[in-house]
Amino acid sequence: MRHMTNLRFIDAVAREKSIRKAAEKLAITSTALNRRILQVEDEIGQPLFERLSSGVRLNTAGELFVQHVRNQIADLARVQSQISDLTGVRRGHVKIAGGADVLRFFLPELVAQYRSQHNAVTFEMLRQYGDAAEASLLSLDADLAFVFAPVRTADFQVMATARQTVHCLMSASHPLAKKDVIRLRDCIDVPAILPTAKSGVRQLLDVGQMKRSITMNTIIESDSFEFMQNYLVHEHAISFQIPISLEPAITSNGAQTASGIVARPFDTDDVPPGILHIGQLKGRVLPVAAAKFLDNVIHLLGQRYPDDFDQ
Amino acid sequence: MRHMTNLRFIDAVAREKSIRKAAEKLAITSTALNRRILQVEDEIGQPLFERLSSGVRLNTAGELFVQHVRNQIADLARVQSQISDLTGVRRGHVKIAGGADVLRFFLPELVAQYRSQHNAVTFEMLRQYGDAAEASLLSLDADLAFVFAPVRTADFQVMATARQTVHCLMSASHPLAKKDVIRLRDCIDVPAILPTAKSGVRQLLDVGQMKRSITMNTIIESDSFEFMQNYLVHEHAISFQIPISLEPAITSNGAQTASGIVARPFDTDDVPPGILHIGQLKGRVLPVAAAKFLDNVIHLLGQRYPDDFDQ
DNA sequence: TTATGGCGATGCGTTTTTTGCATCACTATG
DNA sequence: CATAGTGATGCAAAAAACGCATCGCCATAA
Repeated sequence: MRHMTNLRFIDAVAREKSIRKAAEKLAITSTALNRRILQVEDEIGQPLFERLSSGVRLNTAGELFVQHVRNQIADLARVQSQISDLTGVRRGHVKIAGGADVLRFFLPELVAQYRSQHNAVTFEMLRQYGDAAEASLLSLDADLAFVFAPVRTADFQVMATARQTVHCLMSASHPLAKKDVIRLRDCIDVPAILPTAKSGVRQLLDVGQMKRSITMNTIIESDSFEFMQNYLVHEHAISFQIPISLEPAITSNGAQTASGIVARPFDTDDVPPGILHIGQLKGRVLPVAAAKFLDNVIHLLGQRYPDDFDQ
Repeated sequence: MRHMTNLRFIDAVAREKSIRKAAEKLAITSTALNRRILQVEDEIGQPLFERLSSGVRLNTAGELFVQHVRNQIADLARVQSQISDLTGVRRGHVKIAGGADVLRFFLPELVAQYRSQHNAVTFEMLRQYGDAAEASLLSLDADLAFVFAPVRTADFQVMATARQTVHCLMSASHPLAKKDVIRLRDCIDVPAILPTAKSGVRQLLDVGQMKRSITMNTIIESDSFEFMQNYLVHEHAISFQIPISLEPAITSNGAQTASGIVARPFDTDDVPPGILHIGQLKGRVLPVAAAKFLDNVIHLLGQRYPDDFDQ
């Protein structure tokens, strides 16, 4: 859309904090870009950027204007998606921010299923946690966000939540695998692999340990789910995860995956369940594709976790 | 703002329903305008207008797009007003839709008071009732609307209400002027001048007449407040009005205006009070000037009608 | 039926705007 | 004090927008 050029340029400069760098990304010369910026500033009647020796930075007016620009860009995308939806062909681009937990199995399955029905819709998956994901909603870099733990900003509109019981992962031959529900005291002295401190699961585990005055035998800390899970094949240790970031089969008792790893839920009195929040920017009208995708997410969650799901 | 040109052009064509007429208003040739329209349609990927032999008309996609365009235009105005507000000088343009009742004394006073503080702010007053005023909010032709009677659309966000007791107007020498409160039965056989049926006051009077099974002696119907009020000087008749459309002095008992007309309230058991709704488009962030003006309106209403005011 | 007037679309030459190159002025950094 | 980075600017070339004349179409009137 031609009339958006100046706006997209300003957005780019604001992101790159440099006219020359932005110009390179936009595949134009810095002088053309510079003059467009100057022109817009002239039209506004005052500068939007501070000129530093190392580049440019938004001033207060610029912050206001850039937020407006991003709204415009996002709203145009929405309108375009609505218009193309009129012809029956659903087009669009859905931008999703979420942690590694949801990106692992849950979202790949959902996106694939959605794309099998609407292959003109493209996706963009951002691996971001909590605050960062909410910030992406605000800057309109993301249409939907999946965040664990409490929602911080008032601009986050929760569209659905899913309660996720922390599960204990182990080799099928591990003694704890015989139990249906794991108590925290069962884990004393068992070699444990814990997620990093910023992870939602870890925070829940820490709450449990505090409550029960139990300290687990932490042998490894990691932020890689793959590492944690694959390590269990080699040593009789335990690791922790929430159902949504596990292969669906692994949580069902008796069933077993190719890797020989099983999952057993914690007693929720010991380790409180985590709440996955699925939301969008408050008050925003999503593009058709994003809105319909959200419907699918909600539908699948309701189907898969009927008891722990809330809309 | 240069980048808005195409959008403003499309808005103009949509309003004029003719490229040639719009071109004339925009002071360009029809061919230039035509080509810009074609270009935008090409960018969108499908036509926005149906071509008729008598001009053009928006199709469904066009309706969506034009709404987007108007949002863009309005949002740019808001951002510009916020930016210029940063420098301390409040600029802007406030568009208000309201009935003749509020346009008569209430809004002139308020606007004048506001402009005495911020003389860079300009105003646009649209004389529109109910539905029309709400439609103006939706098409962004108005920032604020003052409507009597029930609010119809879900897009109308009520920011304040004021309960308005219907008053009876008469010459100071009229027998009814001695009473503090008028009952409907007092009006039997008194020559009455009623507002037209679409007026909010008339509807309230009709409710009262139904309730009490009283029919007033209607000698004149009019939609002109001036006529109704001025007629009372010549004949001992009564007319009806709400306080907001009266000179402030006229409602106070004992006081008297130059014209010798006084107002006495109806008993609210006979004639129910009307509710004046002051609102904006739901979810919209108003330009600074409009928002501040609304603050003033609310402040003055709270001051003048402390008991009948709601925020 | 034909004539007419109003509509949007289009080819083409002219005017306006935008772009890219070369270069300047400035400022941190080493 | 040299250097490498930044944004700003003069000028000529390229691109886009514009206005004029004109086409084809359709509804309405004669």
